[in-house]
Parts: sequence; structure tokens; C-alpha cells
Amino acid sequence: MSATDLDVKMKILLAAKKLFAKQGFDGTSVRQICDEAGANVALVSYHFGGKDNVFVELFKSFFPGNRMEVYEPFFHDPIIGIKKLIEEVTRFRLSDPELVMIIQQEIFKHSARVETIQQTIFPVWLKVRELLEKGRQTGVFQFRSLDNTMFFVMGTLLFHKNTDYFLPILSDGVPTFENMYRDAAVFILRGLGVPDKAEDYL
Amino acid sequence: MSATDLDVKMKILLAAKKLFAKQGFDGTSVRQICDEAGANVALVSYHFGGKDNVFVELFKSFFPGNRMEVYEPFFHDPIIGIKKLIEEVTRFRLSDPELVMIIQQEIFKHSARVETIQQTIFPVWLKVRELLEKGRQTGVFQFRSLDNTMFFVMGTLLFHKNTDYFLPILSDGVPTFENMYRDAAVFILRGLGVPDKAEDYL
DNA sequence: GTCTATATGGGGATAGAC
DNA sequence: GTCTATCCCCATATAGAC
Repeated sequence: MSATDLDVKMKILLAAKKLFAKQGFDGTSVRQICDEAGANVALVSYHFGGKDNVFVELFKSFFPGNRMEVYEPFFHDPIIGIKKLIEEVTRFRLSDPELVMIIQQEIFKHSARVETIQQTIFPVWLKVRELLEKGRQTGVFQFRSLDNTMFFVMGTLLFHKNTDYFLPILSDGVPTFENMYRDAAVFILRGLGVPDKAEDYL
Repeated sequence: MSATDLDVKMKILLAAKKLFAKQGFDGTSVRQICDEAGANVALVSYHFGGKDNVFVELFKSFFPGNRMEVYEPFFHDPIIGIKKLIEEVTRFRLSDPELVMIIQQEIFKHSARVETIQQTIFPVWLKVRELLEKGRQTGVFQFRSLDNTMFFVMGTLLFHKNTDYFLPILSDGVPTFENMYRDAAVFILRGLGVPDKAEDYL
């Protein structure tokens, strides 16, 4: 793999990420991707073996959550653990909003292609679930349904869009990581019933 | 418009809703829709004038939030108002999960087609925003960023999927409306800093 | 209103020259 | 590795018979 090879592959990946985020996988053609990347149409097949594999490669290259072991030390305490996940998901969301858009668009679809990326993301959800359950058992979290609460937490973390489209509705400027993390942590920990002054835990 | 005309149009709409929810708009072909509906391929053009219009008609026919005036009496008090919105969005989500799936998949895309449906949904978001701001001013809600908090609330309400796909992760049975509404209201009101015993407000 | 047959375009992928 | 030209398929939409 030469240097220029890496460059072209990366250009295609970045173009695909941008367009998939805006238009969805099915709404984006290989020709569009290559136009955006300044590459020839044939190179998607040559370098990736097809459009589907570009999608898969996107997650292999840009999705960070694969090395969850790193965070294991944080996961012994439910509050510390949940905060760590909030921090990392928020960091990811702000560092690569396009990939988050793609996830939001594709995560709920039914297709063989999408299944593979769901497997990539489920570990994070399962960890949230595990920490919620542990917190409930030790009495620091208060909630009725584990299933619903897991969706509440993931929805709070993922359901965002701070761009041109929502400007007519929004009023803040571009959010900083610190503010986003703090806001999400406060909202979620409060929502989980962590007794008041959730801010103290930050 | 005869009775059988209504039937076929409705069959096509229902088939489109089902397939768009599973595969997305671009991932669904007119042929698939008509197969599912048991109708001839040409009838989409005949009755709707094209696939795009089927999408638009979907929201005209099935999206309930158009008559928001009905709920105005609830909107004078921020807590009552937010609870009403939680109730109605939850009711909508459970009564028509397919349309919610479609919204989740399309709301963040950029396209002329999608813009029209976003306009359909924004009024609800704006009402959430309005109530949050009023609640903050009167001191019943505690939060830093109005923008972020609006996304937290909408994310909590919309980000769900209780079907086959998530079964490996889920454990509860099919949720009842009462439970879903109660869980969401508790989580959100707590998250907004409504001082403890959020349950009392239900 | 419904169907068949077809027009027209765009999709992804590839053979083969460079 | 990259490009052009082309293949084949499937998409939407419609003309015209019934």
C-alpha cells in the first residue's frame, strides 16, 4: 500500500462519510462519492470492492469504540462508569458528527449491510445497560424499566444536530465539548435519580 | 374518489409506510411497495403522481401533530405542558412506530423532499423549546443550554425501537402506554431538575 | 381504475488500455 | 493505480389497451 494509495482511499472514505451523512447510504451514488473525492469512478471497486464495503470500511476506520477494555477501570462504579461513557460518546459525537448522522440514519433499518455496523455499536449499548442495572441494584439509580432507560440514555447522547438545518430553531453558538458533556451528564444523572446536585459528581 | 379508490390508495400508503420504516425511502422501490400492497406498479404514479408524493402524503395522512391548538390549554404551565407533549408524543410513537422510524431516518438528511416533512415536525419541537424556556424563567426547570436540553428531551422521546432487532439486548416485554409515558415523564422531569418526586406530578 | 409493455435514465461494476 | 468505455440491471414513469 503506497502513500498515494492511502491518500485516494482516504479521500474516498471521507467523501463517502460526508455524503452518507447528508443523504443516506442508498441516497448516495458511487459517482457522487468519486466526484466529491476527485477520484475516478472505477476506484471504488478497485480499492474497496464495491460500495457496500466502503460503508463497512467507514466504521472500521472511524468508529472508536472498539477498544472498550481501556475504560474497564471506570466501570466498577456505575456513576463513574456512566459518566465515562457520556464523556466518550460526547467526545465522539463532536469529533465526528458525520458518522453519528450515519448511525442515526442506519441503526434502525433492516438490512444485511446494516447488521454489521449494529454489531459494532451494540457493545457500547450493552455496557450502558450493564452499568444501569448495577446502579439500580446498588441503589444509586432509580428507574422502573431497564429497556426504556437504556433508550433514554442513548437517545439523549445521540439525538443531536447542530448545523445549518436547525439554526432557525437554535440559539446557542457552536457548543464546546465541556459544555456538552456537562449538560448531558447533568440531565442523564438527574434522570437516573441520582439525588440532586448531580453537578457535584463532575 | 370512490370507495375502492380509497382502498387502493390506502393500501399503497400503508405498504410504503411499512417499507420506508424498514429500509428507508431511497432503499425502497415502487415495485416493492406495490408488491406489498398487492397493487399494480403503475398505480403509484396514477394515484399519487410519483414516489416523492407518496412520502409527502404519508405525513399528511398519518402525522397527528397538526392540530396543536387543541392542547393550548395545557401550555400555560410548563410542567403540565411538557407532560402533555410527552404524553402525546409517546402515544404517537406507540400507535405508529413505523412513522417514527421514518422520521428518525429522514429528519437529519438534506434534501428538498425531506425539508417538507421537517416543517411538519418543527412545530412540536418549537413548542418543547418554548415550554422549556418558560419553565426556566419561572424557576421550575434547571438547565444551562436551551438548545442542548431541547435535543435531550426530543431524543428521549423519539429514540426507541422495541422490535425483533433489539431483542438480544432487551428484556422487558412489549411496553404499555402507561408505563412508557410514566417512565419518560419521570426521566425527563427529573432531568429538567424538577425537584424530586417527579412521580407526584403524574 | 387497472393492467401490460415499454421508454428512458441512472445505478454499480468491470474489461482492458495506459 | 488510474482512466475510458461499456455492460447489464433495475429504477421511475408513462402510453395505450382493456
